[in-house]
Amino acid sequence: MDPRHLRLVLGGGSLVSQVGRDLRAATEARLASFDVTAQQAAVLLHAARHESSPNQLAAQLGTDTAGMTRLLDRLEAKGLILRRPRPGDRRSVVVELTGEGRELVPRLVPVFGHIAHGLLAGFSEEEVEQLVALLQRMLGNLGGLGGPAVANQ
Amino acid sequence: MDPRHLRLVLGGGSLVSQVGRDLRAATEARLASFDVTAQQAAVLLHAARHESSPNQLAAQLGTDTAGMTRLLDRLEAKGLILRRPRPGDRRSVVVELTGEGRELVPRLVPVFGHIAHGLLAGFSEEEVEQLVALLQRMLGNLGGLGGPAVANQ
DNA sequence: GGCCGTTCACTGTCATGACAGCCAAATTCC
DNA sequence: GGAATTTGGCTGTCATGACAGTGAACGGCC
Repeated sequence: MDPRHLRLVLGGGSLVSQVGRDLRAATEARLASFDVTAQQAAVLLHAARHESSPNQLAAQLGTDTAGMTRLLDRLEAKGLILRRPRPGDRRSVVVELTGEGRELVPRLVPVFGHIAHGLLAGFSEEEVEQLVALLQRMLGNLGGLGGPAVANQ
Repeated sequence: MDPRHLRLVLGGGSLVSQVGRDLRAATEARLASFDVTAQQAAVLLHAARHESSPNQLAAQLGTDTAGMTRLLDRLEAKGLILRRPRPGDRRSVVVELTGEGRELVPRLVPVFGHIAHGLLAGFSEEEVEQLVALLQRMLGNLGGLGGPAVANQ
């Protein structure tokens, strides 16, 4: 096995995971003064744009509804969001920003812009496109890898 | 802000994080029958190649010594590794594979090979090189982003 | 010889993610 | 109409990561 390929998959030390972790760390450093984490900020941005259910937010954020429940718990404890019953479906809730939450959003947006700018410093438009395309192809490849897990031996 | 760039940085839903998570999930699915996680398997592979300290392993795996302490705790509980005192430095320990651990390693290696192969299915050598180069450039860019966090307002 | 800053592994705490399992409400199907 | 299935959010549990703080041990430096 080509060691360059191994570097791409070896657990949490893999190149992709590393970039993901450092990206999160850089974002949190910038968000620290607002007392929200990167995930929490992302939820606020999504929820501010569309009235959303925990289900939809979880899909957008790449987690499951269980994780979203606790994330929303923390945001609710901070007074940034609240859960309203959804008219027409008593199982579901609507995530709504409080006044404080709505005030915070416009201050979070430029942070993500800044991070994106810094992350892609020195990248041409073409390179960004290549990168996104390569990442999406890997994502597609991974779709078919999780399930079977047969013929291991 | 270009929405394509935002997709790259928006919290845990970012493209990079998503690939990292799915990669880990696919690896764990393949490793499930061995009763180790992706991180644990990666530690075993590293420790099998070089006699290592928790410190060195943490650096390789992209975590800190605190996380490594618990990871090693779990591997030790499974009987796959043990901690020996390091001759010449009573603060430090040497991570050593048990017989069971050493038997497991050769069965783990092909799993990572399989995952790497699946992840990069349809990628040319050139594309892999591009990908690695782009990821490393992002990693370099992130290095200068975390610290200051000034001029936020 | 001994003080002092550094290093090392470890513990405590918090935020994510993943999975399984639960209960209630909605939907399907007969 | 009513049973069976599905859906939606929630709780319990485990594995990571990140950070701060601790105590023992090392090393340099006076």
